[in-house]
Amino acid sequence: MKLATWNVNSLKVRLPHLNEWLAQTRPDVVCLQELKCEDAKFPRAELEAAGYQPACSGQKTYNGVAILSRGAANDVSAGIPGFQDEQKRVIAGTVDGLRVICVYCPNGQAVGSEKYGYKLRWFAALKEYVAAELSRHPRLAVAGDFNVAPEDRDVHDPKAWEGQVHVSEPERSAWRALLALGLQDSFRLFEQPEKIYSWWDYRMMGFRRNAGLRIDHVLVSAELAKRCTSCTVDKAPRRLERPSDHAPVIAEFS
DNA sequence: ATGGCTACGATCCGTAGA
Repeated sequence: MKLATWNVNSLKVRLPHLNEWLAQTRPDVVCLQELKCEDAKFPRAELEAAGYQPACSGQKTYNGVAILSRGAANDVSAGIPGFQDEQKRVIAGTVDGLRVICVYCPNGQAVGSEKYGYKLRWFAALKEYVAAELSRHPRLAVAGDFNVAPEDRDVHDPKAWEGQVHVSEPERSAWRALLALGLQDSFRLFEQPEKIYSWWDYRMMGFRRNAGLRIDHVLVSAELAKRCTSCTVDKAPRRLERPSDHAPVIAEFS
């Protein structure tokens, strides 16, 4: 069973890449972020033709998340209950007994900014939500763009990034608070090569220089971690013409 | 040198991403 997450940075622009990648990779469940597409314009028919049932929570211009699965997801829920938010960043669903929470965590813009404050409040709300979901669903995954590089080894140039948004201590502390609920970073369950990232800046030939960050993650509950057999970043779509700045992350389960 | 792309919705530049 393959579970993937991919920030596509515009579903409309990336639909050809997504279709090709789905056909080649054949994941069972896909969490998508940054659709930048309202639900009325979601390419439902095209994805159904590719063999996937979508559940989406989109908006115009910004944000937007979806879960694609072979069979329709059950108990679909959008947003974080009790956390008022105009921004469509969360969708959850149950697929074959697996609870999947797809997240597009806030960017935060700059440490100390209003958006940074929002990011930290958002993470606090996510933690409460995930805690509640975990108590109901022992087999749970939280997958998406977390906009946090958990450790310095997840950063191409830790010195240049020191204290910046995505790596600041309060953000990493929010990340660790999620893990403390009983989740594990599936990527770190396995021995990994060095300098593996999931996002590269469009500018300055970031991808060519492998100047990236590992900010897209698949977190798994203890019970799911036991079944996890691999977690990898698929760099292939990042090499295509007009790519998303993020690459998909794929976790496999027995 | 604080920029450098890309996407979007608005126009022919501003906002946002990370």
